[in-house]
Amino acid sequence: MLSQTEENYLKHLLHFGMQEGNAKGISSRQLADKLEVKASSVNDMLKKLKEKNLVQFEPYGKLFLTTEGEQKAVQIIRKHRLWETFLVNKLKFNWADVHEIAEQLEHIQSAHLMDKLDEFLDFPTVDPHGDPIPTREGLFKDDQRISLGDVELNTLVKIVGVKEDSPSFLNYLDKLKIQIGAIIELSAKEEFDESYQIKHEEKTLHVSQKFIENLWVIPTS
Amino acid sequence: MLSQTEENYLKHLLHFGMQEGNAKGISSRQLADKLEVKASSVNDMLKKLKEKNLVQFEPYGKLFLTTEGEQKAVQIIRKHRLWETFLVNKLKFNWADVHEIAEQLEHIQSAHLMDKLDEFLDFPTVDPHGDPIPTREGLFKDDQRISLGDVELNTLVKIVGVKEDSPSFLNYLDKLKIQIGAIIELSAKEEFDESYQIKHEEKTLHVSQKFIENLWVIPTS
DNA sequence: ATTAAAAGTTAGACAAATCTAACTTTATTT
DNA sequence: AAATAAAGTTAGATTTGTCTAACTTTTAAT
Repeated sequence: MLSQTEENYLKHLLHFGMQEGNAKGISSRQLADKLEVKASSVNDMLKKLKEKNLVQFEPYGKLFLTTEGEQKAVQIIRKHRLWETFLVNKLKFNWADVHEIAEQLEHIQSAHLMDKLDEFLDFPTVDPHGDPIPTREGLFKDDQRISLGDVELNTLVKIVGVKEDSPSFLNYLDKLKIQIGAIIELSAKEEFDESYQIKHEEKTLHVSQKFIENLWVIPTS
Repeated sequence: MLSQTEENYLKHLLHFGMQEGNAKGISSRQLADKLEVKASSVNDMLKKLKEKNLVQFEPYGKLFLTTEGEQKAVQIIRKHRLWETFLVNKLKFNWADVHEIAEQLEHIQSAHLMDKLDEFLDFPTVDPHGDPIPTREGLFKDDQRISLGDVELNTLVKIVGVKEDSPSFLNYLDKLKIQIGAIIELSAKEEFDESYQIKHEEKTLHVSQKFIENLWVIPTS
């Protein structure tokens, strides 16, 4: 059985797209920053995870999750997202407030519990932030989301998720009354300050590049 | 903030009735047995908890929870019982299967979560095993349960809980179709083997002394 | 191509929770 | 009351995950 710390390393590696065979690889430096530990700690842990055949790497080399490491990581993500869904849909938590608690709940060890919870939630496919929930078998439904940052001007899109789930971003969205499911149009870019103009329910808003990059959307026909 | 280990020590101390001023005191030996660690480990931890003003004791002396230690312990019990209630009432777990998972869930740190869960469960006062759930403020409703072992023969009683919650006992009860809420009568004692005869829905059963001692009941008028 | 900066590694130290083994104190027998 | 057993304590070791500080390798800049 893995410790919570080991699980967190695996989860972050998956989050950074470190699956086997993936060209882009994250540096252990970035991992250290993300986990808020020193590089030496990361190095120690990576050796341990390599020993357990969950991570693959050579000194000074690239870093990958093994298939086994990826499977473990996916199950942690699954637990995290199911718990977030529970907190929002059933306990009526605000979507900005669930992340921290889910970080704890994702380490509860009981596959049976997650199956029961999945059923109780009626087998959700996405969490409250629009992120896909992998199946029991570790499969993600294929994903047609694109970033609003990659959409051409004057396209109607539906918001299906957020890339970042920090409270500062989510509370900002709440303030703007922009929810998942909203139909918006990216209507103009202001050269002056790199800001964007979006239309939402008759209103026009001005938001930053960072803002639009962090919205997942799908084009509407 | 307390570690899970520290929380477990406090919980067990409360479970053994180690509140301040309580005459009967548990030995650190028994605590070690219960926690399945060595006596020296208990000793180390007790020193640490004393340092934090959660436990009170002198070398070779009696052992008590301080008021602060008791409060912490009660909150852990509250979390444990609310989670058990959730697992049984909402996720439809068997009452014999929830203890282990609740042992993990009781360490999740979020008072807000427990308030939300309490509300979601409609403010239950007892858990699936009939044990009282303390309030947010740490108070137990007063408790009129007595052990079936202390009831006189030929008394009608209602089963309101189980003293022990081991799967072996709970599954046995399931097999006998005896549930919480059942009305039974302790009808005779067999001198031959110290067994007892109980009547339940027209049927007569023979059970051990240990069995009846582990049922909480209240007499029916 | 050197040099400087950044990234990665190693060795040695620390805190938490445990252990073993030796010891002391208290309780129980005879 | 002395001997024995049980309970409790202490010291020193171990494991996990972290750290600092020194070092090596790789990458980037001039």
